Amino acid sequence: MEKFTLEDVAKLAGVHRSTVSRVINDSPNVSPQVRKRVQKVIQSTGYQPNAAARSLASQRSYMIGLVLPRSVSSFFTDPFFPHLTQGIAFGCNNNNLSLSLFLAGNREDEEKILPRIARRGFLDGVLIQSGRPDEFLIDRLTKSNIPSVIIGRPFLSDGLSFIDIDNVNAAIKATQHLIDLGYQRIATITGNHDSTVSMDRLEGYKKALNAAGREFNPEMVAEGDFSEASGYQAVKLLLPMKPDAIVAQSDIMAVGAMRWMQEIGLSIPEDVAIIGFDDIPVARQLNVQLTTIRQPITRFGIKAVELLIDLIENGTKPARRIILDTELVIRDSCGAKKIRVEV
Amino acid sequence: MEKFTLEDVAKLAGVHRSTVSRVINDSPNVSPQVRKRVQKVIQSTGYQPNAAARSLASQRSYMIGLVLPRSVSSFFTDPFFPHLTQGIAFGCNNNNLSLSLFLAGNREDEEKILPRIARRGFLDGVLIQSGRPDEFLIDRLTKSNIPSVIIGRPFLSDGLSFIDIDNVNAAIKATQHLIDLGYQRIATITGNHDSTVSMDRLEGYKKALNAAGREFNPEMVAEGDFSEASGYQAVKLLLPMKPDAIVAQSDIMAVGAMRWMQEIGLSIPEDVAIIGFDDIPVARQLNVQLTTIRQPITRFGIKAVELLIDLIENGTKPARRIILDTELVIRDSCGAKKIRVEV
DNA sequence: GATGGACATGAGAGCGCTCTCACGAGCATT
DNA sequence: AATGCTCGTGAGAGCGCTCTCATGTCCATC
Repeated sequence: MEKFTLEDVAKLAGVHRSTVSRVINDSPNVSPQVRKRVQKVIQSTGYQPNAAARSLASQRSYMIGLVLPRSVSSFFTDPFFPHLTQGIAFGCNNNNLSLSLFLAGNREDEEKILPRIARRGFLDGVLIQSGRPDEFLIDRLTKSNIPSVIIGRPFLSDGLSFIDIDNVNAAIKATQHLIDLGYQRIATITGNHDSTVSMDRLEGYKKALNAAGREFNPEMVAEGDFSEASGYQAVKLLLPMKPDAIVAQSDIMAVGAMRWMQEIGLSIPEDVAIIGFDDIPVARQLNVQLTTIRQPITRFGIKAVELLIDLIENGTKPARRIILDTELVIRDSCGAKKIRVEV
Repeated sequence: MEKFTLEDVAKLAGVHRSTVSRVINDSPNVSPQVRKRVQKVIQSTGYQPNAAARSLASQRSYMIGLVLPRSVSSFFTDPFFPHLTQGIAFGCNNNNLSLSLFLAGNREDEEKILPRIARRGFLDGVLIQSGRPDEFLIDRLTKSNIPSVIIGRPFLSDGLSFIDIDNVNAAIKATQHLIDLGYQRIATITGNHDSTVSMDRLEGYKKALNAAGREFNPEMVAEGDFSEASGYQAVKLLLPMKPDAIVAQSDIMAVGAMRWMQEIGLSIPEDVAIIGFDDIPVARQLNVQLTTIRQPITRFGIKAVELLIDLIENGTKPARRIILDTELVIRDSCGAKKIRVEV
């Protein structure tokens, strides 16, 4: 079994190496009988082509990279990222690609990782998580001409291909939902203020308020960092402003906020309503189930992979962009169901 | 810049390709002057060897795989796994290895993934997450002779190299801590009953009880699945048994349990004490900070990579095992500090 | 029967490295 | 002076594939 090559398969099937290669790569122009005979040999021997040799000869590695720059520390505090990673893994499985993971803890890591990522013959393309200014890795990788898809709108997006959800609209939907239900003092808990996700969601929040003829009040905004703990802290700062509803920019921050409010005896949604973003599983498992803006996380991952494949096969120009839509999921944390019953 | 090869570097440095190769691979027998000259050219051109060609010629890919079989669904519900993944990524960065990630959602995925993992010339070795019976991937991969390290004691461990923490001892420590503090009715929330982690921790719990001359009562055990939601549910089943302390087999289940107990107005640790496992960041961010058994998660990942490298370089026989120690971290959820003050 | 095209297969030149071997220079040993 | 080292370098044979090109066969067409 050791060192079983194309040549060996060819010998067993009584054909030339080239023909076996054609069978493996599904190229036409192989007679049905021969194809069958070769496939039989491959089957019975369990032959697998050597990945390195194939890469070298075809100039394709059939592997893509997933790069998490140092700025994506929420990989560990927000379940969103593991889910996204899963979606990406699915996308790879579907397309017979392998996935290589690069995690950078700090700038030093990034410098160290960079040459490995950019090494020729290693990756066909990369997916880069993003959304903060000063993205060293995005800058370098896109300049190195390796096909790249940025996950999440990058800070400077000119010429870059990226995929994102429609955050502005999503936040409008969320805020509008609270406005429609009659809430008057709507506060918001954001993620890191310098991330594009947070900026876009804050913008949507403002837009919805304006559209309803309300004024935006900066004191109704508290900054978190997409962790549960930060939601827990942020809401403490917000409560003195007497909000009757809160737009939390992620489910996990909403969970943190709810934890604090319940600890001090506030009822949700009677005292304060709250809406989240993501629709991660925990949203459904709370004692007061969370109303939220569902992101198609798995589809997001799959689409990202497909976009990257497109760039690899058809060139990276012009830059392409995919914006996915979101969906309002009404549960119990905003009181919509009760109102409907009462009316 | 396109297609810049060893040969080109050699030409620029006025030496033969072989010499450049020697410089790159740090082999001795290169005169200092020549080495310097070559390094200069490499520096100024930014030359990076082609990964595929190197793999093909050297029969080493400098890449390892991290395999999460379908049984590891807690990748998404327990922050432990993202942290472990980070540790592994660090280990790889330290050793100039690349990491390839394989996530299987179900048996079908596993079948599909298997040939890609086992493909010759692709991976130097694999890390396989484990701990449940019927591990199709562990079975196949270890049989395929690719160097493998199982992460977490596998169900059938004969002949396999693995790394784990000392779960039995960890659970003894946790339970003993509660016993020492005078708690009488100590219950436990386990993970999935067929996982080795849970089995080992349950065994430690029993051992500690026995050592203290107490009887083990199966009704004081509730099964979870390492998710926050399962802790929340499990504690409901446990409360009718009137426990005064709980050993939760993971921090995140402890968090769930605490959430329920606080919702119904129980005080921690006055009414019920609770201890967790892992020491993930959230343990420190709770209103009642969680006493827990700290696992060296990052070191765990790094050690796993080092063990795998050992197997790759020095052969897989005999099987090697690494058992890491844990540490009791005393915070507020068991009342230890208060008692000390009162005395 | 001569011509041409479609299709199936074989031949063999790479892909860009590593690694063993050969070679020659320089030095110490007899 | 002959011999044997060590050491630095060049030569070139692979590693196991893919892919273009050449070749041969079969059949339709005039």
